[in-house]
Amino acid sequence: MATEGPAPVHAPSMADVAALAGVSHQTVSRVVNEHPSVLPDTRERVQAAIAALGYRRNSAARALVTRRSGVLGAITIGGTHYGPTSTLLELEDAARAAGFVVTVATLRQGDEAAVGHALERLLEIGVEGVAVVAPTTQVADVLSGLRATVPVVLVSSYTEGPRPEGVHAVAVGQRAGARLATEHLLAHGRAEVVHVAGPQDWFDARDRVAGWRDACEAAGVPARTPIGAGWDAADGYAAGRRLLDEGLPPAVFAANDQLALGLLRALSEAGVRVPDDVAVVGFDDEPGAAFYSPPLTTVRQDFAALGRAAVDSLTSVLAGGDPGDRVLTPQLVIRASSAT
Amino acid sequence: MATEGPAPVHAPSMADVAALAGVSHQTVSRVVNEHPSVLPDTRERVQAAIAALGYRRNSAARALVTRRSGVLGAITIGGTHYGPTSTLLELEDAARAAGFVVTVATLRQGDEAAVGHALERLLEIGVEGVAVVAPTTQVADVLSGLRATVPVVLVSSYTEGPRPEGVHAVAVGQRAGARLATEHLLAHGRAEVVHVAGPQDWFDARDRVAGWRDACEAAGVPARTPIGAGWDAADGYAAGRRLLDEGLPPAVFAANDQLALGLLRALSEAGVRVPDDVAVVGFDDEPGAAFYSPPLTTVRQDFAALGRAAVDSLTSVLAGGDPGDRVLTPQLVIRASSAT
DNA sequence: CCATATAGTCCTCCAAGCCCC
DNA sequence: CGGGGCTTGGAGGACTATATG
Repeated sequence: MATEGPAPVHAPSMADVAALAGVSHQTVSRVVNEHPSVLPDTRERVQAAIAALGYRRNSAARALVTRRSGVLGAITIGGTHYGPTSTLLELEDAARAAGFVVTVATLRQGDEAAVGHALERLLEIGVEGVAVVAPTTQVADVLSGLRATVPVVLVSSYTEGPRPEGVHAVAVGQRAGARLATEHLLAHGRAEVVHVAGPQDWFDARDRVAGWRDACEAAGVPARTPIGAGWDAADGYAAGRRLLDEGLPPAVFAANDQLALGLLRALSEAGVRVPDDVAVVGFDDEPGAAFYSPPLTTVRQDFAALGRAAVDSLTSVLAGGDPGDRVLTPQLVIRASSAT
Repeated sequence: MATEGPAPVHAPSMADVAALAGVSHQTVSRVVNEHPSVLPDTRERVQAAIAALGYRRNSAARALVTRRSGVLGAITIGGTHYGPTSTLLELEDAARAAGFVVTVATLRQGDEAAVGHALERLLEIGVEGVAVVAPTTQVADVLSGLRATVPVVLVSSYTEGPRPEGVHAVAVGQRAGARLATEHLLAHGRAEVVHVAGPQDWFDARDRVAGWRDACEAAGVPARTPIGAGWDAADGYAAGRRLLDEGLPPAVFAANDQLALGLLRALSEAGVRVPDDVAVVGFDDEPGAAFYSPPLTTVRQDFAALGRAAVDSLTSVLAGGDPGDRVLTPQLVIRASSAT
């Protein structure tokens, strides 16, 4: 009981500000919300009181009455995959521009069934919309079962199966990107392109397979069964070892840059020259890709635009519209690994 | 006015559940909050009503009355730096385990003064604590000026200058890690170690310089002025070009793996053999580091532990304790780039 | 035109009430 | 008739929206 100084006071409320400024709390509300009907003089007095007290509006009370939290949720797959990570960061940026903050819920990899819990967690804190940056089939399946009460956007290609009610999608065209990469290799005289695929429960990985196959078929070249397992450099390395055993193709299209990195390593260890003996193309254009040995030809995705598209989709549903799906165009970045 | 079907009803409230279950709203609250004093029979009836209505408690109302939001804020520097990104993901994981969700606010790089706005945004939505994963001096300076009303933890080394009131820090020992790397090189017969430094407004970069210098001084070898500019592979490449001009040292310690990657590229282009002519060590142990050419010796940080430590720090302040600062131990991972 | 009162948002805490032994 | 387990009603909490001076 013998505490020193004044008791720690609560954060100031509108009523406190109103008292200090000699107005009603309603007038304070007007000032805070930039309502026009306040005399300049009154406004200034109120603002002075706000500054003096260090008043900060209480978002809980505000959310309670407006039924709007100003929060968007993002569900993302754990791990440091370049794509999802970048998308998340850009999403946050776009959300801020639209007046929202973003609350994230990550999924431990391999635990995609936890999407349900993650979504529940987000809904419970009152998010107004959810972006799912965890583009696996399991996630989409779970989502189909859940009739969310808020708009949900899938940040990923989603070209197969029935779209769950009220779920939209935005994506960078994975299939188009893969076709771009494969066509590039074929156009430069490579008679065959082997594909090192990503995990087939990711939509992106599936679409990259599809795009590669499109290009092979269009060119009338054989499409050997893709090899691959995960997204990591170690998987790419293993794929490289296997290709060395089974016979090297003139060109390889790896489903992402990390796979390409591991592949390059395996080839280098075996004394295989890139691009002379084998041309290699990746996907993502990771920060380091231009400095691999050799610098990697790859497919760049505009994650900033993707993030903006996701937020646009959500806000437009919130505004009562139907955004439809949006597919962005990827871009081929040519470097030494595929030079002729 | 001619809408079809029933008007879209509001989300069910406790009162609705109570009415359906034939109890008072208070009893519903008890059930939801797992209070013991509810008859099993009543509890089940209430739970059935909750399920039937799809009731979800309103976090705004809850936060309003409990004065607890269950939200932690994270301020992180934009861009896809491996360290901050991983830390953020792990932080989220640890926060969930502690019963919190995490709301992120990213900073556009070079706009560190925006920490103030970011913090303001987070405080306005009522976060209970803030983790700052954007370890630059500017950020720390701004933080010093702001007397935040909630606990703040700096996820970074913070070895210089006065600690702002109420701001704690958790970090992986950058200085120790750098010393480890440098000592490793010196112990394997390299007579000099040049340092390619990161941006000196990052605490981590500064500490890595300090650790490198420690080791040089302890071994009595000259410590040439570090070169470097940013964190990116392009900066490492530029540093490599410069070293090629000025004369190659027997060993280089790069402040992160991306710098090392660019450096390796520059050396490779010039026909310099690693580790025969020059040994190289990086920092971070990025996912691809084991597959660089050659595989990179580097310093690994335990980001999961770091994330947990940050959350621990926050929750312990929230519980009225004083967590003090915590420094985790980094680990040297030896690969071919430094083999003798 | 500007400012004030009053009602309503959904929940948790507190004090009191009921019932049954 | 008193006490513990279960339940209830009412009072905020900080704000916005809708009348009302």
